[in-house]
Amino acid sequence: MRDTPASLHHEAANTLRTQIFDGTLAPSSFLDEVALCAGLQISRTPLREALKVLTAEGLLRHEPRRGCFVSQVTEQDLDEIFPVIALLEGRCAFEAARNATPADIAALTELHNALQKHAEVGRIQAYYDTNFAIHEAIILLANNRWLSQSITGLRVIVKLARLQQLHAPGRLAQSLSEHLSVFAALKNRDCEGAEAAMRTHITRQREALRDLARSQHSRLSA
Amino acid sequence: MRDTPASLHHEAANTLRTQIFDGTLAPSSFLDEVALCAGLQISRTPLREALKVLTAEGLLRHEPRRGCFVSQVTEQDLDEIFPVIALLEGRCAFEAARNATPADIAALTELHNALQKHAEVGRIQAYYDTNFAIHEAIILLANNRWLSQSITGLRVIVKLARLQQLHAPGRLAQSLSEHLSVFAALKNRDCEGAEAAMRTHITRQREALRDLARSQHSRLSA
DNA sequence: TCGTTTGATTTTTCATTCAATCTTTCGTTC
DNA sequence: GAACGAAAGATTGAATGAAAAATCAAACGA
Repeated sequence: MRDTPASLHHEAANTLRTQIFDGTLAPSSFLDEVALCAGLQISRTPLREALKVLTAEGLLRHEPRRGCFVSQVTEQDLDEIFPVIALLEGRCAFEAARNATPADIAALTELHNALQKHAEVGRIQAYYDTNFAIHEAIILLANNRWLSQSITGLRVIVKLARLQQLHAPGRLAQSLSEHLSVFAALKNRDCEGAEAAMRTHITRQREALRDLARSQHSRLSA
Repeated sequence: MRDTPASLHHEAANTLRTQIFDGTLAPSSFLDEVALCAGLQISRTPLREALKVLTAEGLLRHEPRRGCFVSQVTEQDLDEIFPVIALLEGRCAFEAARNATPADIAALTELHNALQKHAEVGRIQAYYDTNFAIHEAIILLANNRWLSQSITGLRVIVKLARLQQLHAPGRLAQSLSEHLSVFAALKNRDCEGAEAAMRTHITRQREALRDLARSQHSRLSA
């Protein structure tokens, strides 16, 4: 919607981010600068600037005089990241329970109704999207730019693992139940309760994710 | 200690970071690319790459077709950042209390003895350095790369405000007392206690800092 | 047959050049 | 005298060209 076209390195960074997330650029794969330039129809200068930005974000790993590689996220990384996200988003839930206006709660109610419907029908992608929207809304309600930024930075890394933990059987119903707990506490202005429930929710997310990884691993080695 | 000289953009980023922290490049000041190139004896290409990195780190603000400016940190930013740091470093203290080996505790004891001595003699800079070392040690003991990284990212912004809250009268003694509380809990393997004490410590840091800013403000307007 | 070394190719890295846009200043007009 | 507009200067953004470094392959020696 902006009349001024974004700079090329910004544009390139966005495109590469998308390609990393959708798997076009697989983890640990090498990034050939000239090839990418040809693909994006730009010169090497803005591309290299985009590469530096993505490296600073943690999506890429840069080896001097070697080039850039897509970061690969290990199970241990996830084990370390999720407790931090739980801590931070728990804090968001705490603050959200204090800050939410009746209008905010009304909007959240809508989202949770939609979430419940998606869970009943089994629409996984729709559930995933609404789930994301709820987390975003609660983070926004915390009204803390740096809290939000820290979470976003970590979630980017998790996204890199591009794992669909909601595909785990039975996870949808459990996730929904957890979300409703958070929201119930939030509505009651129970700050500590909302915080604790959110932490539980995210910890369970990690557990579901780990189970999924384990089952995939055993399937691969079978 | 590396035989391979780091790339120019990396070198430039480090130099600029130092210049930002020591005030050579004041907050909200404009960065003239060609002037910096002349100062660093490099071309504009690696300099611009360094600028992108620093922008991604949050130290610089980039306005399209205008250039880069040094970020300025407001009191509200600090009000938002410190609770997050308290949360994260609190978690570090929790984990440190679980993970610390006797050798780790011995090393920490040395550091705290030094801290106490510095406080008694009133060596502010030495106190500051040791204080920093203790925080670093506890963060390291938490043994969580992402937790550490999140804290570092936020502390960089705080450092940008380059405020010496320890110069506040009486703060030294109070800070020492808080540190000893954290360490006492840590030695007793009291995870929750260590976490709570660390949170208190950092919250008090923010309060001391705010008092200092307030007194400086009133002195300026007097 | 395996290890080492050397040379060629590929690729990153940096400097220079070109283009587009913003700001500032000077002139004109109301 | 003030305000609007245009032109010139300055500065960011992008592209291309040149150089340094690393990888890969092949050939030589053990």
